[in-house]
This record gives sequence, C-alpha cells and structure tokens, in this order.
Amino acid sequence: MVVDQSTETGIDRIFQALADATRRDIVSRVITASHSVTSLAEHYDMSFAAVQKHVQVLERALLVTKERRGREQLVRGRIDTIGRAAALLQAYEQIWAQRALRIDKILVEDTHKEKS
Amino acid sequence: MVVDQSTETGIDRIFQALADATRRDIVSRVITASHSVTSLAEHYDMSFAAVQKHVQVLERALLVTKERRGREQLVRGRIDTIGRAAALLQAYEQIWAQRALRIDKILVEDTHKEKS
DNA sequence: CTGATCTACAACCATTTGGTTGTACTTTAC
DNA sequence: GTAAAGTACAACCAAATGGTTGTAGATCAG
Repeated sequence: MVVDQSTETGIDRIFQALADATRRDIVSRVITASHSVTSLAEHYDMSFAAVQKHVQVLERALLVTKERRGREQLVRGRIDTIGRAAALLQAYEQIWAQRALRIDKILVEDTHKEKS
Repeated sequence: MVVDQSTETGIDRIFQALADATRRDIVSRVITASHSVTSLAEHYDMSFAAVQKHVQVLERALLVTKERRGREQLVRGRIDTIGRAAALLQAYEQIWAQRALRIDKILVEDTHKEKS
C-alpha cells in the first residue's frame, strides 16, 4: 500500500497526532505488540469512545494500523512513519550543524586574519 | 507508564508547534540565521498578526527565542528543543528495534527446538 | 438462542486554534 | 517634530479538537 504521505498535510498529521500524551502512550504500547482497542482503553481515565478517537487520529496519521481478529480490532505501530518524523527533525539538526560549522570556519578565518 | 507532567506538556507543545507547515517553515528559516518578525511575515500569504501568533506558538514551545534589536525583534531557532523531539522519536525506533531483535531471538530458539 | 463483549459512529458540548481587523506603543528616519 | 516601520495585543469569528453519552451492528460464550 503506497500512500503519498510526503505531503505537508501528512507531516502535519504526524506531529499533530504526537502532540498528545495519551496518543504517544498508545504508540509506545502498540510499537512492541498489538493491542485491542478495549485493552488499550483500560489504561486511561476516559471513555472507550475517547480512546477510540485517539486511535483514529493515529491511524489517519499512519502511525498505527488496525487489523481485525474476530470481534477485536488489533492496533499495531508503524515504525516507518515514526522514522519519517525522526528523519525530518534530524534534517533540522543537520542544517543547524552545518551552520555551526560555517560559523566555526568564519571564526577560524578571523583568527588567521588577526594573526597575519 | 510513569510520566513527568511538566515534561509531557512540554513535549505536547513541541509537537503541536511542529504540526503546522507555516511554523515548520519559520523554524527552517530561523535555524540558519535570525530574522525579524516582519521579514518572516513577507513570505506568507497571511497577516502580520497571524505570523506573530505563529512565532508566539514556537516561542512557547521553546523552539525559537526572540531578542530585541532596536525596534526589531530577532527570531532564532533553538536546536536543543528540536533535538529533544528527535531523541524521543529515536527512542521509539529503539524500542521497535529491540522488539525486532527479540522476535529474531524467538525465531532462532524455535529453530533450535525444531532441530532437537 | 441469548446475553455479554468489542467496535463503530452520531450527536452534542466546551475549549483551542488559526485566522482576521483595529488600536496603540516604541524606535528609527528625515 | 513628524511620519514611517516594527511590534504588541485585544476583540472577534469559523473550524477543529477532545471529551461525553447514546445507539446499534458483529462476534463469541454458554
């Protein structure tokens, strides 16, 4: 299933989905093993429907997938999408690192000028 | 999962701030060099006040800082906060990688059982 | 078959978000 | 000193978010 998620709105959805502690906790649970929505809901002080909505947000952001097993719906994490978000932030760090290098170079050049 | 409330809300703010294409673009601009709010606003098809609000959201998330220079307010990126977000996502990847290792180990053990 | 379990989804509500316009305060330029 | 530039902030609005309750469809257990 190739989903075009390299769009800006795809990234919007990823970060928006991760901007909630409950949803991040759900991700951390389903990244190691599948869990039914009901078993996930047991951990939070809110209605089942609320947790169901959180899962829906994660699904829309492609951070989890659901797979039916009988009457249960098993939720599991999608590492590829998390990797995409991580890569984006690392790209920012890379840009910053290059700026830092550039500044270092300027400083070194200044030092040379002073010495000359 | 034991969570530090103040840290969690900090992470909420970081991801929420990054969940908007305009704000991500602002971050990518101010990460290499400082820019005044007005000069940032020139790039977007919205009012100055709207851009000012976006900068405010980024500031609250500690993704940028503002420094006054005369009548201008210079906005610059804070790499440490971006690094925090990147580290969190990398931690998820790490957890996932460990699960993958664990599964490999189980498969190997199963193979041994079959062989015995 | 019947009842319990698991999920889906609609309707509703309060709050937040992302935008607008308008006003006012500093600082700079002439 | 006056005008322009840069910013701050309030008031307002539509839409999205995060929660609720209620209803209904499948599926499983006895």
